[in-house]
Amino acid sequence: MSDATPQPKSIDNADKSMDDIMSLCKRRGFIYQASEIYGGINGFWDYGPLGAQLKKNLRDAWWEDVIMMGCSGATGPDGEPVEIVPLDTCIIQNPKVWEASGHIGGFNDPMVDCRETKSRYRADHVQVMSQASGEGQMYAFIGGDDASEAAARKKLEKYARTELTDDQIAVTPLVELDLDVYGRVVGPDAKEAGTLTAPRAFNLMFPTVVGATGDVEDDKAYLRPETAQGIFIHFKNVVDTTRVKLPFGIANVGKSFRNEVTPRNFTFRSREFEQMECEFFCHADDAKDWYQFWRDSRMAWWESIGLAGANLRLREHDTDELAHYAKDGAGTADVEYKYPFTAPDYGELEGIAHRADFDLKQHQEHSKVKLEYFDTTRGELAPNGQPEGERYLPHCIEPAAGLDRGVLALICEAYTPDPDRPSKVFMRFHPRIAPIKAAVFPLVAKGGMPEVALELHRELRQRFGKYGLIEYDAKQSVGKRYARMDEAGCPFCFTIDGETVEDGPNKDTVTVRDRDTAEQTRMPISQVADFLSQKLGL
RNA sequence: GCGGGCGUAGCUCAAUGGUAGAGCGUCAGCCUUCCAAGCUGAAUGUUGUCGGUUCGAGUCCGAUCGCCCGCUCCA
Repeated sequence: MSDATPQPKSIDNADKSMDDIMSLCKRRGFIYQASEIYGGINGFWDYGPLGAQLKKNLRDAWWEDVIMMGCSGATGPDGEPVEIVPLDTCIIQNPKVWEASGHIGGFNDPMVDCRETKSRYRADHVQVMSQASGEGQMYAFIGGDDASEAAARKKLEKYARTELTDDQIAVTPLVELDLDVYGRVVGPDAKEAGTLTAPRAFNLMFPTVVGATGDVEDDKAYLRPETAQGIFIHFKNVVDTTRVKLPFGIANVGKSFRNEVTPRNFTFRSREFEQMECEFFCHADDAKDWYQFWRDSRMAWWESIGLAGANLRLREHDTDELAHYAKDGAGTADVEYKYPFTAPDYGELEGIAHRADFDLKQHQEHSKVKLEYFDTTRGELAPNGQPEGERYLPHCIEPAAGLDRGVLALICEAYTPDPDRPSKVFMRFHPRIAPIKAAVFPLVAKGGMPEVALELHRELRQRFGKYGLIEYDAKQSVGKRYARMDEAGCPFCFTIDGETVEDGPNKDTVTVRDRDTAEQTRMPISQVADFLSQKLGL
């Protein structure tokens, strides 16, 4: 990682226009609307040349740091290096996987709409108050909301024309009422009865059909809504075949799909998106320490690639917003970014969840396959001095990052308006993730300069081309070329000028122009590659 | 899914119901020795799509698709 490039101060994203950012993304080929020439398709976005490379750089950085370097070479809370192994699992799995994980059964929350007030409620949150007899009008309210409940009681008493004791009142969950009673129910915020719709289920999983016969019911399968389950169901395989020992992690990068109720906010809530997930397994006694470790490590990692300052924060979930799998865990935290469209609020970038043994337990029950780990380092000491060992289901800490959300955050963070420069805006990508690593220009397209520039371009491309684009540009004026590179976020431009090719004190030197400061310095052409290597952190 | 706003060239936007335009960008040429300089020229549009009203629709009406905002939701 480069420590040579000073990280300029982060600009508050509340001052950036998302429309302008989206416009630049299109103009410079970062992000296009999917299927654009056919009118687009709601919730899908494609990456243009610069976006594709930017996304790859972020994915590679995660893969290298989290997996290959074991959390950037950190020492875990156990004092040992962190061990992570990669995995690459299918988007389509046996549908039973999603029954076990809970994605098919309990998590498509049914919703009810109120035709009168246009409000929408989670059906399982709505309670219905009636007279104990169950006769007459009934009044819905939001369970747990005292004001809403008091209002319902007041309305019911007015309807009954008398004060009612608790015994004279019945409260029933809406979902347990017969549909033919709905006509007598007054919505929580409504005046008339019968305005609530029947509860409607939202299944967020994409159904698909496996097999050429296309039998929708018999051969129904799903595109995965998260990569995590592919990891859990291979936990035993990885333990049995790779000599890993607890604690260790398994990581998977790949596409996931969710039929979001409302795709919104550019690529933030896409229906097809890419996740970078790690399931880190450890003994239950150590889970809390590992949870803290991953929380802090992941926050530091995002800072290391250019997200920093007030636009980034780490937030612990309140207990009442914990997901189904995290109820028994030590907690859930989100790394959140202040996107321009959420500002002054923040939106999720990565979640770090203590899932306890929820998933392994579920898969063990549903598959009838023992997924326990035999830990030879634990248990009572046997007479021979060796631990007897302990058999248990490991607990799991899950740092799960959204790759597309990461790209979006990097773009928003990099976007830097600057009225003083010709481009009026530049993209201040961290050199490590910048899609264009360097550009080489002849100051003017004559006098032997293009030849020297092309030679330098060849050299740099050969050495750095695998990390990103190395551009050559001789068109128009050098000012335009600098401006173009500013908008694309290229950190360094090398220019061959008259002094490079003429005899004199500066023969064989070039100027390097720094994107962030627009300052130029002169260096021998022979040192350019090493300079770039150091700046890119290679 | 509901409500509101919007949809014209790559981008930003004009065009009273009457011939679809400008700026910027892009490309070509000239010029140019360090920040979108200048000159000349060029390409790019079924005005998101479909239908209707009209002698005539970018403009009015309807539907549809997409984007933005609010509500709602978010494993």
